[in-house]
Amino acid sequence: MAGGRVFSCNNTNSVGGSNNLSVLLQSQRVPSSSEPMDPLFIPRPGSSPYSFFVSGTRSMVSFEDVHGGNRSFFRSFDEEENGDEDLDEYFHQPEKKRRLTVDQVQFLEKSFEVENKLEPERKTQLAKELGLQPRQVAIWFQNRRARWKTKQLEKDYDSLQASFDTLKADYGNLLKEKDKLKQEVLSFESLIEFKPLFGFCLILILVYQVLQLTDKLVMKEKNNSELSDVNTVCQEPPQKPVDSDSPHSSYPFEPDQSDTSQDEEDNLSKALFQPSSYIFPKLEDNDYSDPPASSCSYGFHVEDHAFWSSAY
DNA sequence: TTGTGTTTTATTGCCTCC
DNA sequence: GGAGGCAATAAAACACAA
Repeated sequence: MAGGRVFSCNNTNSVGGSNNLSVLLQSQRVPSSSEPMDPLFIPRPGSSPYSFFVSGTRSMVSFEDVHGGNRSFFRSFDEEENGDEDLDEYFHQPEKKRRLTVDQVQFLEKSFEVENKLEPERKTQLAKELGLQPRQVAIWFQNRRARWKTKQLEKDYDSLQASFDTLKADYGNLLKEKDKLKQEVLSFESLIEFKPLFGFCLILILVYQVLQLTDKLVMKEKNNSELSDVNTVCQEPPQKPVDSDSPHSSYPFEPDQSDTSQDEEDNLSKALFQPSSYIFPKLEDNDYSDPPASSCSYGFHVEDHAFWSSAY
């Protein structure tokens, strides 16, 4: 014990103690061997006011056999021997701490469950009921609060540890999900990088198609102009063949009624007026000098435009 | 029996509140 | 300034393995 030695008496069944001294001097701070001894029963200033608790013929006894047995909280001071030898032995005995009995501890525990703080009245009442000094009750509650706090800290720590583990697991899962999403983004990005190439190929195909169609168109125009030249040279229109039943009535100036040529023309005109055909319309030389007749002419002559519109 | 670790009782010093 | 609470600590009491 810090600051001095404590002498105390042993009672009937104290754990390692003798039974020859039952004066109820629960604990008393006494001076060290180098200090002069205080007068008997006069507590030192600053020491517990309950260090000596002797009231009349009845003194407090609270240090019965911890493991059970016949206990009584109160013993008569007069019942015990109290000779000078005993007192002398008492003051030279080393300190003997006494544990509270099971009953006392249970009682205190129940009281602690109700309220873990002690009001003075309650403390006195408990001390009376248990046969303890009020100071002992106060110390017991104080130590009990300290134990409760320690347990509470352990519980809080366990709870925080569990929360930490949960959060850690969640964090790991989120990291995995993030990596997965990142991979998806990368694959999409590679797809996007491929898109211009795809568009370029598409353009090539369209250009090829447009060139084919415009070639056919130029050929057609050429044929038409040659025919008109022939007509101006030969004033008379050519006569129709007599045999109109002939399957191949080769009337050279009549428009070709064959399905294939007409279909080709239709397809050609349609294709050229489709948006994809606006990309590279084939222009004649003078088209580069003359501005388009309208914004919708797409580089064709107006008559050409009319032609294609009628063809539609 | 003994050494060692844990629990319990008690003290001390400091702080806060009234 | 006194009462009471709390943290730190001492030390007895106790439990238990070797």
